[in-house]
Order: sequence, then C-alpha cells, then structure tokens
Amino acid sequence: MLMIDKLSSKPVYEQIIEGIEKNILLGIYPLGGLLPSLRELSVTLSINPNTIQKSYTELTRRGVIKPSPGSGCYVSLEAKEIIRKKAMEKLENIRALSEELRLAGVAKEEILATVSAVYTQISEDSDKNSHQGGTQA
Amino acid sequence: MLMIDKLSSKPVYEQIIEGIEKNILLGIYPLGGLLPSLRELSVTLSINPNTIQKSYTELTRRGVIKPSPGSGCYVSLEAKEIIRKKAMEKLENIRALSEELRLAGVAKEEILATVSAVYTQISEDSDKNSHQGGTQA
DNA sequence: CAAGTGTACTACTCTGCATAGTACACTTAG
DNA sequence: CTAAGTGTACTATGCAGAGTAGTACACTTG
Repeated sequence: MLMIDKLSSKPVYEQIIEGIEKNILLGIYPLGGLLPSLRELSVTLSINPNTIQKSYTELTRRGVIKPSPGSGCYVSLEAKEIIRKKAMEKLENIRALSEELRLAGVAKEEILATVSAVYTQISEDSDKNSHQGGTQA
Repeated sequence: MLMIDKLSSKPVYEQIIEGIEKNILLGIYPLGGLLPSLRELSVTLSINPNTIQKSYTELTRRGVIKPSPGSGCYVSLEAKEIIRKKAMEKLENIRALSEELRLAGVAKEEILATVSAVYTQISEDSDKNSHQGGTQA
C-alpha cells in the first residue's frame, strides 16, 4: 500500500512518514493497531532498515505511534488528532503560495476553484498522487 | 532590496531567483532595465559570485533576463509574462496541499478563507518576504 | 531458549550547496 | 588604445543531509 519513489526530491523517510499517516487517516492502519515491523517494511519496500527507523523515530516523537520493544509499533489512540493538528500548519504554506500567485497576477477565483475542486470530488478511487512509479507494499 | 536568509532550508541561489522575480513583478526592476552586476550583488549580499551566477544562469535559461557580456544583465521584455506562467504551476502545489488537508479533515471553508484573506489585504504587509521553508520533519 | 521486536551505534558513499580562486572574451568609459 | 567592469567557464575544496551497511543490545513473545 505504501508508495515510495526513490527518485523523488522528497527524502524517502519523509515519504514513509506521510504514507503511514495517510494510511492511519484512511483507517488502513487502525488506531491501536499493530504496524508492520521495521524489518518487514524494510523488505517489502526494499529500503534500508535505518531509513525506516528514522521515520518511526519521528512518528514516535510526534506521538503518532507507540513503540513497544519486543512487541512492535502500535498506532496511538490520539494519532488522528495529532495528524490533524499537524495538517493545520499546512494552511500557512497555502497562504504563502497564494501570496506569490497574487503577486504574479493570478486571479483569486482561479485558486478558489482549484481548492473547491478537491472537495467536490465525490469518490476519489484512483490514487492520483503527483508521483508515479515507486515501490509498493 | 533583496533579502537572503543563509540559514533557510531553501538554497541561497533559489532565494535570489525568487527575490529578483519578485522585484521584477513589483516594478523595482523595470522591464528592459539593467540589473545589478554579479560582483555588485556578490558584495551587497555577501554571497559568493558563483552562487549569484548560478541564479543568473537559471534566470537566463528561463528567459527572464538577458545577459550582455561586457555590458550587464537586462530584464527581458517578456519577463513578467514568463514569471506569470511559471507561477501558474504553483496551483498544482495548492491542489496537493488541499488534498492533504481534506484527508486530514480540515474544512473546505478554512482553506477558502485563508486564500481570500491574502487577496483582501488592502495595504501590503511591509517588506516581509519570510518564506519559511520549514523543513521540519 | 529462540525468534522477532525496537533501539543505538559507527562507518561509508553519494549528492547538492556554497565557497575560493583563476582565467578569458567582451563592452564601455577615459 | 587602455583600463575597468561585465558575463562566462573552469577546477578544487568544504560541508551537510540522505541513504546504505553492518553490528550490537535489551526487550517481549511463543
């Protein structure tokens, strides 16, 4: 389910973080559930265990997952809430981008339409993420 | 005046590119006008000439500026148009961000309000160009 | 006990960014 | 013409982040 594009400019460990968070939001990784182990992900994604660990360490730091040495890593019960709060920070990114577009003379309506379109989609079956061709799990 | 943050996660040469393009859009660097020379910028910004050159090379490649060895670098007459087209690509970034926010459960209105606020500002916030490249992971 | 788990190291490679220094061809002002 | 200033083109170096490789340890579970 996780898609990793090693050719992307975005670091692999960040892609893993985003992928896991996305799966949590989608319910693929249920709250309180057990995540795939470091070594298991390492094999299925063909990625070095240290890179996976880097992602897990960060997710642990954020409180999204709860490691249990000897047992595995579990999705924390507050995971969704934490991810939501984190997402709010991206509003600032949108604000900055909007300022650039405004300065460049792009119409306000153009941006509003783009945003609205995202929320208008009834079913977004196809995973039309910007990246393509990666390793899957 | 160009503002460079050497501590930013965004490369200096990119900051220079964005700064020059911004000044062109604002009319500070008029179309057909002469840009500061490589060595002059190098001194005023306390940045290596090679770094400035990297920015100028990219701006030349995009057609935003026209170098004239022996004379200097001039803002191309189509500069604004080129910059505008380039800016349109950022709509895709906004779309991707919106999708993430939607998945995280952020209300559509929250995003629309953020965008609208940017276009509503009567008086431009003074020369604050702080792009936080927040490479926080 | 044995296997699997997360954790913690060290070491190495690769890439991009920035700096440093030099050299050359060109245009312009004197 | 000369000198200064311009863009351009190199080579070399230092640095930091990302990723890989290998090892080791403490823990939990069957």
